[in-house]
Amino acid sequence: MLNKESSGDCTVSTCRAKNRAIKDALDVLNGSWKLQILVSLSEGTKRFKEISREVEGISDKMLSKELKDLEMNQLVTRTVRDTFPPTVEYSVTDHAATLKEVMIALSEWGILHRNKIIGS
Amino acid sequence: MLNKESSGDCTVSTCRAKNRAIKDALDVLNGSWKLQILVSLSEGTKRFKEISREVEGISDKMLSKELKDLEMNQLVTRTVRDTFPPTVEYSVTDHAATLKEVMIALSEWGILHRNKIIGS
DNA sequence: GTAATTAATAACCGATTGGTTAGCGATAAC
DNA sequence: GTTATCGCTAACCAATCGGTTATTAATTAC
Repeated sequence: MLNKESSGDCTVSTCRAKNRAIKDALDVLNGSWKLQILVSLSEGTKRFKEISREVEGISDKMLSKELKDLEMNQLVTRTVRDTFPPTVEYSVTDHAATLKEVMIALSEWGILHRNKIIGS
Repeated sequence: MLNKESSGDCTVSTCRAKNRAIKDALDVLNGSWKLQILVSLSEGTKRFKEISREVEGISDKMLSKELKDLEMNQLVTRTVRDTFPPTVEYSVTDHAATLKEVMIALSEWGILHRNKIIGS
């Protein structure tokens, strides 16, 4: 071990591994919508329109696509109810619950960064 | 307060705030490269080519653009040394250090997710 | 009869992401 | 002389991101 660690507790080899893991995570969570959708759903089961109302700015097309992606990655489940105006319910899976730390870290940093830069 | 909280410790109002903060963070960290670059630089000051070698798959064009973005957001500093083959050094700022928790959370989840899904 | 509702999908568009190739300068190695 | 080096930049291209509008079905409200 060298003294490199003092500058950021990241050695050459651990950096590589970290980067691989971060890439894996980002490949699944890419775009600005997925985490927002998951936060919204972490509140409880919701219908398509409810999510679209809560996640400000998202279009139906994107919401539909993102939900499909999330379903494929086993982060969300979809339940269709056989009613007249169609009813489709979405919920987070247990696996999505493991994203809690990521969400907390990101939202805390978002606030920090806004104070530092955006809200100059 | 309602019993909503039991299902995911996220109320309607806290969800909105969380989503705003997450959006702020993602607007700055978007794409699959920025966090990887920051992890690489967290090891210490590096030159352009060193980063490009460490962040697997990134092209010069993208690295150049991403570094510019990071500099604009005060996450990275750029130092030009006046030599013949040009020497440009990049370092993380103190502000970038506050991303530590985000990086840890994301890399841990990346590993978890790979075990769960990708590495079936 | 007309309009609104829900969860999409299709068609079309522009913007962004990201890759590839080529080029610049001055020097050093072959 | 030729080639390689470094940190970009420009030109060109494809794929993706993301928005808008229109359409579908069966039923309710006006």
